[in-house]
Amino acid sequence: MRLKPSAYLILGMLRNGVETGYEIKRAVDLSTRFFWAASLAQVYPELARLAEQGYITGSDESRGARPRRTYRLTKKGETALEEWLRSGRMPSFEFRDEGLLRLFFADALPADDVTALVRRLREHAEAVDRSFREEILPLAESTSAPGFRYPLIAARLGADYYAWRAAWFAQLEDELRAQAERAQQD
Amino acid sequence: MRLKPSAYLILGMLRNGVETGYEIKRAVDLSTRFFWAASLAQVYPELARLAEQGYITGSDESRGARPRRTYRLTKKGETALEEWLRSGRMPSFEFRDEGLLRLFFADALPADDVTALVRRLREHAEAVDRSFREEILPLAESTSAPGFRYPLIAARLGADYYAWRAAWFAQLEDELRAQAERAQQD
DNA sequence: GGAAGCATGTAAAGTGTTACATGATTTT
DNA sequence: AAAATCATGTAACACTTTACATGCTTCC
Repeated sequence: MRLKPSAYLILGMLRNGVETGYEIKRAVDLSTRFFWAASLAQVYPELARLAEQGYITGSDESRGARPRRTYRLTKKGETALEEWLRSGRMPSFEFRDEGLLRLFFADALPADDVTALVRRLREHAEAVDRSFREEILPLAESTSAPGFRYPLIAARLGADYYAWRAAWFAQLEDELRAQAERAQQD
Repeated sequence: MRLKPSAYLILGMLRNGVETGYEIKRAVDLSTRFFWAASLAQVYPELARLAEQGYITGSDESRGARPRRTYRLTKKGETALEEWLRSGRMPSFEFRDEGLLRLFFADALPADDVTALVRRLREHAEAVDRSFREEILPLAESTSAPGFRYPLIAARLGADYYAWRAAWFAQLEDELRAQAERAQQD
């Protein structure tokens, strides 16, 4: 792989018609954030590198004192994006979930505190699920069109995941509650 | 938060009776890896830092030329671990999934290549699911005991997640196939 | 007139991975 | 005798985040 995934994220966004660094960051926050985030301090240097290496071309579109620099894919950039998408290479996968790490070590806590921990995990999953249904999915639906179907599909996967996760924790809560009641009867 | 999550991972492993850096790395690879990984080059310096700050104590248990350094939680370390577990602070959550990123940009590919991409995603989820059911879950079940129940619960969540994910991609494959057939009839 | 949003970038600090380096012990 | 596993650690590199720094434009 010539480029890192964050570089392909930028190439992909440019292919989808997003033009400036600032807009890329905004688009990421409204779409790929849940499986691939990026900060401005990543986007701007990466745009410069990609331009230097010929994957994209930039042009200055400042209006007066208001700076604005737009970018477009070159043929080389388009090819690189498609090769990456087609590549059989195992895609990288990284998951860091501090909430699950706490659950893993929850034996160190008394039962009441575990209940509270699991409740917080469920509530958080529910909140993210809501933000998907209220913000991200409607936006993805409104921008979906022939030739732009997969952003919506990815958004649905995210929404379904958080709904699934919330349900999983809710069931764990039920089991813990049932156990606590049994323990009290004894 | 005084310590970073990786430090709490180490405190938690020590609390669970794991004694050396090498063993911590092995335990992580067999249990928390799927929601929190760690490398040896992280574990050894972190053990040294935690010892320096009084969260743990180390003692040399080398036998002859074979080095071995074991660690135990101090009272301070135990308190820190429990405070972290009880803390209401929003747990960090990071997810980087190159496969989903490719799916997001799949509009750049012809239909056949998209099918292949989704198939690979499903097959990968199935492979991880299998490794859970064949290795991680049985191990978690065999080491589960009163006072050590949550590692098994976390392993179940991981296994259920990959099964869910595999099913999600399988359904997407069906939908894509159905669409392709409809398109051919026209 | 002030707040929110548009727009670009840099610097420092933190975090993590891969590769390197070494050697003993146990299993096959 | 070789291979796998136990066991510790360092150095160089890669990557990311947070904070800093600046100023215009549009909306209320």
